[in-house]
Amino acid sequence: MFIYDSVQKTKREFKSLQEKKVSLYVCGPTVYDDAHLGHAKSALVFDLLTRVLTANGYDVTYARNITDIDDKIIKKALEQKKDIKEITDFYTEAFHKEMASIGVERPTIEPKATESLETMTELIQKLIDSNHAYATAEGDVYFDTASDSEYLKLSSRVQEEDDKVQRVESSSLKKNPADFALWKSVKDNTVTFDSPFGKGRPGWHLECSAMIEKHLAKPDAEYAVDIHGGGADLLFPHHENEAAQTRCGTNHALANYWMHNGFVNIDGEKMSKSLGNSFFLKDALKEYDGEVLRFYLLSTHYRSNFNFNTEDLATSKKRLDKIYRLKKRLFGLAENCEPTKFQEHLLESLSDDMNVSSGLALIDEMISHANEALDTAGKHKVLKREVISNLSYIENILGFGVKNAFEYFQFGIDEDTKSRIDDLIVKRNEAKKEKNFEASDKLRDEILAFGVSIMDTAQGTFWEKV
RNA sequence: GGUGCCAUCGCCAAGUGGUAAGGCCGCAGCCUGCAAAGCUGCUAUCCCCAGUUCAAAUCUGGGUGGCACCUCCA
Repeated sequence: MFIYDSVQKTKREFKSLQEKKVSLYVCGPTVYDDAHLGHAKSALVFDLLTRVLTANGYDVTYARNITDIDDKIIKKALEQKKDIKEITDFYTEAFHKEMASIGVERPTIEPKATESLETMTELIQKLIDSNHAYATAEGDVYFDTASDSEYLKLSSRVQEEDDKVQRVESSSLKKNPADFALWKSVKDNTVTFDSPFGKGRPGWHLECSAMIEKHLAKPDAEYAVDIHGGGADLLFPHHENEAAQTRCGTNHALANYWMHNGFVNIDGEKMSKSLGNSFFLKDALKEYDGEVLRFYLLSTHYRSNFNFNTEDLATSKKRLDKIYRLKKRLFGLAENCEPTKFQEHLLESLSDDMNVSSGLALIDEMISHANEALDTAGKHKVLKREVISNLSYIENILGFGVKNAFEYFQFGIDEDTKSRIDDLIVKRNEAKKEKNFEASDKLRDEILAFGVSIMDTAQGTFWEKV
């Protein structure tokens, strides 16, 4: 298996720290608002990584945090006059629900910041004791970036000259402008936590380092985790700072491999609150089947920036439709458990830094071959079972085609409409039987008016939402 | 300004030295009462210039054009 390491900027063969075991940590959401397509992309990428690692025989421990301490959460709580926990619980639950609808499985561990305060303060204390952090007169604790010779190496950055100028202007008590907060003193009565350094709140970067130590790190290993992942924007400063904290506060480096997924843009523009073009997952799910979104968001390489637009989404749907149509053709048959060459090749593609694109090419070719064979040798049982086994493999490793094929094609059509369509199909078939094609074509037009297409097959007449 | 990434058929998109995967769209055909679905066939020399090499989309240099990060952000 190969993974592109975004810190070393090269594709590396994956070797786990422990035999056949992988620890994976991914930066999760700050639960103060609805998840947008970018959250979905990141969750999907690492969901797929977990599946591919598992298919390669690894036992994966996947941790993704929930950041439930944050200024933005507090701000929202004050605005809405609600309790912090009410806000975080609401968005955490929404996150889980929406992720489930695009086929993202729950991580092995989902640590919350509020449940890891002790680990965080312990880590701060270690950093203070080893002279990598200092407390100011105001009660804040900062990481001393000058004390870490490795600082900025992770993100290949150079210390900027004007940083030193800013120091004069800054009213902060930081020794160095690059120093970042580990603990922020809070004087008011909003939300504070007790610590040996006084009342306050932990710094954002600290959270991840602490969670990794608590849940994943093996004391004697060279690295705390095998793989650390997150969005491309997290490399600096978040991951840089995380790495510094762990490096200086423990006896190991943070991660052996770093993976960063590319960004989701909307119609060529960056998605952001200020531009007002955030695309929330919950809104997308009203219009599109979750699996179509999954297919679309995963169809491009995870490292590339992704340009979301409805035309390409429609193309992805057509591609996913083909999987489901084949599934319909084989409805009700059992699978053969023998692994096929196709499955071997698919895993090979996905194991090469998750090359989904070439995997999809294999899938499309497999579908074509299967349809061709079914057209010419429809009663070939061994072949059918092999194809079903292939489809089942795709379901497991990519999460494509997991639904009932008939229900998939009926997304967004209510029960009443369904029965009306079915009635019309019965009437149309009667007309066809009597060779009254004028009547049958008229009935077909009525059916098409519901926004569906119909197809006559050997198994009967089926309809699909267009 | 600093750092880094990218540029492949109308559109989406693989491919990092050996002579351009796949999908969508389009065209032709098979199938069909007609359709739809399915199948078959057809469609690019890889932004520009120069260089390295027996051989380059793939390496090097220079241009042009996009984009990202440097601030909370997946």
